[in-house]
Amino acid sequence: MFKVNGSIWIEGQKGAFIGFGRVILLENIKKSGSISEAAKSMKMSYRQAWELVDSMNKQSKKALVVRTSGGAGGGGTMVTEEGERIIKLYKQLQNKFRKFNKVQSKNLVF
Amino acid sequence: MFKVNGSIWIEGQKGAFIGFGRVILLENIKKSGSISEAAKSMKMSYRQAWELVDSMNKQSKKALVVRTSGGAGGGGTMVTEEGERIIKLYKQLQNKFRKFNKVQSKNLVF
DNA sequence: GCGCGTTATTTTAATAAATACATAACGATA
DNA sequence: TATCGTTATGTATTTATTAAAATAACGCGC
Repeated sequence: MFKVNGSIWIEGQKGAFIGFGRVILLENIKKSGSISEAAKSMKMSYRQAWELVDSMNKQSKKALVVRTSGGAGGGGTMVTEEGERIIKLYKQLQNKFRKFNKVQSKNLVF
Repeated sequence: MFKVNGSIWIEGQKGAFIGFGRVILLENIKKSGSISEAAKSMKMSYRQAWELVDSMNKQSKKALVVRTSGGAGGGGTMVTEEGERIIKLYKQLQNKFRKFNKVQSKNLVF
């Protein structure tokens, strides 16, 4: 009947750094090579996608993505090695959190 | 530098049942004996407080609060034994979650 | 230099959420 | 029956969030 659920993220002094939505965005950027394409594919406004990317990049010592504007094809955005590492790191965290919630759900007494 | 944080709640088919804000509301109702007083003390509109209380009560088999309108003093709201049990239950859950986040924060590699 | 498609930025519009306001219902007490 | 302060509920207003639109900047290739 009842179950435990929640959301989990990694934060720095400036607030949220990596969370569920941001990781999906990074993965879509990796797939498409473009912020605008990634935003479109997940029905997010370009503006919001750009702001999330900018927030992540500014907070991280090593950039998670590299962006180029202009040039052949207009430019694009690539996920760096560090970006890929962060994606994996968050997914591992999320998996542990899922297990935690599962255990806590079983322990609920109603 | 970076740390893991999150929010956790208990949900049923109709969505959220108990979360951080709802527990604080219950505690304030317990203190004051009134939804309107509790709402005022936490700068929440009466309407929202009432809706949260109503949502919790409707979802629980045993009522978390009993409300009386009219009568001496205009009426009021009392937290039941079940309500107190749910408050404790959530707080225990939250403590475990805090520990989880602390451990995960230490394991972060940046 | 011009066109192309993307990133970057500002401005405007639309939507959603929260709050405020108004009013009825309630029931013990005097 | 009139008063009181609370619960209960509908409606209007305001605020906050989100999305949309418009425009500039960029730099390669033709």
